[in-house]
Amino acid sequence: MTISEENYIKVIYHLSLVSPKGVNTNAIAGMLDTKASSVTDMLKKLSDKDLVSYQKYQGVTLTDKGFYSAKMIVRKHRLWEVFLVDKLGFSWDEVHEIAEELEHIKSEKLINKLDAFLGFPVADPHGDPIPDANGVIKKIEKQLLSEVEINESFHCVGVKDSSTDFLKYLDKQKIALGSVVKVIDKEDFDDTLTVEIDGKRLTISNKIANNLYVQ
Amino acid sequence: MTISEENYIKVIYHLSLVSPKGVNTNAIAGMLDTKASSVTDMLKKLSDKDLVSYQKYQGVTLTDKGFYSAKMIVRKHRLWEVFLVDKLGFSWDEVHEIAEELEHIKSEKLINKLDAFLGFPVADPHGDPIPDANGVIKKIEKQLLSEVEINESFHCVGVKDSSTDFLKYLDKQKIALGSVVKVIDKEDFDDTLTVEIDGKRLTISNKIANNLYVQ
DNA sequence: AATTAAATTTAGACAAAACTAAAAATAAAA
DNA sequence: TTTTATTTTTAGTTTTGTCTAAATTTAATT
Repeated sequence: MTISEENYIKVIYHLSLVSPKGVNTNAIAGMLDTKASSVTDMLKKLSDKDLVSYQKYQGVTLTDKGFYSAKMIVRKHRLWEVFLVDKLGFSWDEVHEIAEELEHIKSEKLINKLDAFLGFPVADPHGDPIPDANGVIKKIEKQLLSEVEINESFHCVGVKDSSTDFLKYLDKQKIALGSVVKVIDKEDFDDTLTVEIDGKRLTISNKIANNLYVQ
Repeated sequence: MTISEENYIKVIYHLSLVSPKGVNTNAIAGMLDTKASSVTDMLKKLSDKDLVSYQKYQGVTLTDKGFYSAKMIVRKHRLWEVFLVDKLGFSWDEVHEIAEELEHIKSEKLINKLDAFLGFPVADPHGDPIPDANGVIKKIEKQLLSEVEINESFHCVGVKDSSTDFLKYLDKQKIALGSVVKVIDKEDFDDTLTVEIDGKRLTISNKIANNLYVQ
């Protein structure tokens, strides 16, 4: 697989988690910052290679082979992110771009040795699960902070949005994965939350709570 | 720079250490397993980018800019090799191929953090020097085992040939970087050496001695 | 059901990096 | 110094992945 093919497969994978019946050409084009016509061309190629099943105008889904390939790319991406944060000291908002390059390094032996070196982590620095060497993903139980009952305590386990802006906001508020959050109150009018994080009181908008996973 | 451009620059760098007056088109083609005509095309492009100075039929040399770029690529290659051997437990004959891919990862911050993580090594697993963040290469004093006086002791510090065959031979004989070699005798007829390595007697051909650096 | 709008595909073109085959320049040999 | 051999370059194609513009199909609206 070329780097370009891998990027298409990965994007189709992520989109198909949201729309499992079939991924639209335009959606793929949007994610890859390219044109719909380019996507059509590539879908034909991926179909010839039996990585996707594709019928004109009907959207596209991954074949078993494509699904497995996608999970291996995601595995590499997330393992490298763990490496960058845990071993090299990058912050969680810096690692995505670099992992986008590292995920295309080919050696399977490399990635399995890296996995062992990192202690077989189950989640990346944003709380997203890491497929194991067979492509099995251990489901992480989690709820959005916006949807939990009040007067209960949780651990932060992941972010839904991993944009720099959101991650930097969390840094500023000293909210990290593992932080303990107790939901004190919820405003009826706009769902603003009053929470206690590691013992400190904080007011949190619904938009924030809607992008933070807890357990 | 594209990956292809980086590969050309790297090869020109290595060849220009041997022929500093100018590197031949055919030599480059041989190293990159490509055709002379492809090399000519690329040399024009690299010349336009001021990475090489090139005049038709006269061979090519690196500009200052090209020389610096080459050293940064070599730096990345060798640091990744150290990572693979020291941290992931690869053997020294397995790392070249993987490092050929890793050397093209772009982030400068990444490579400097990796350098620090590895403890600022000065040589890669084959004893080749690692350029520092400014491109400065600390010269490693070394001689070929084939050229030293007899009845003296040395440390193995590097290999000239890093082919799998040679490295596996050294592994089999339990010769590693750091091993202590005492030259006992040299056969006049074919320059075969009798040596003592870490206390053990061994007979070594001139071809072997000619590819092992000691200090 | 007909029309309009949106999404998707086709057709044709382009840039990068490679190739083949032929031409030109340089180096080596008679 | 010619002639021959080698090296290098040019000219013209090919492949991959992209693009624009036009055509087609599907979806939405009147």
